[in-house]
Amino acid sequence: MSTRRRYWMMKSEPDAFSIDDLARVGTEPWNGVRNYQARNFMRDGMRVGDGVMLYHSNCTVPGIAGLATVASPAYPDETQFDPESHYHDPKATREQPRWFLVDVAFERKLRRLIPLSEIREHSDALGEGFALTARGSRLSVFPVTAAQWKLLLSLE
DNA sequence: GCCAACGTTGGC
DNA sequence: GCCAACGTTGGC
Repeated sequence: MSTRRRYWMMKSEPDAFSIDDLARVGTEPWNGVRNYQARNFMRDGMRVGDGVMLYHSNCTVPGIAGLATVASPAYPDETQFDPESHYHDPKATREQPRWFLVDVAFERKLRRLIPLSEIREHSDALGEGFALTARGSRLSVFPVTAAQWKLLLSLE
């Protein structure tokens, strides 16, 4: 298996949790992901030190807001066990957790937000499979290739 | 607020 | 295993 650093995009609604929130707390357990594909990327694909782009979704100007790093191996999302939590999953047990997460550590804010509208201008270079601009895709956690990472950062 | 696209659930 | 109904996402 390759030991090279991998790259990821993670979406968040800034009203709920923004890059400024991450800057304030430093490290955050990325809880609340309830999509199997996104879970699998966190559980099976991520490793400590991987690069993360934080994307602000469902807001006035959606786009990439900052950089972070994967700060822990995957472990069960505690909120699935909490009946009081919005993310409670009655089918999950401690013996058989259903949802996993990683800790995400703040790295830096981008000098400016890279708007989705601008990212779309590079759809050809980013490729059809790129989940951010793929038609109909709503994945909130997905891989970014080294080439995509470089291209996106060059827009900063 | 609208609505298209998608994922999940549950009856059959 | 099908698929309609439902809930959610997220751009606009």
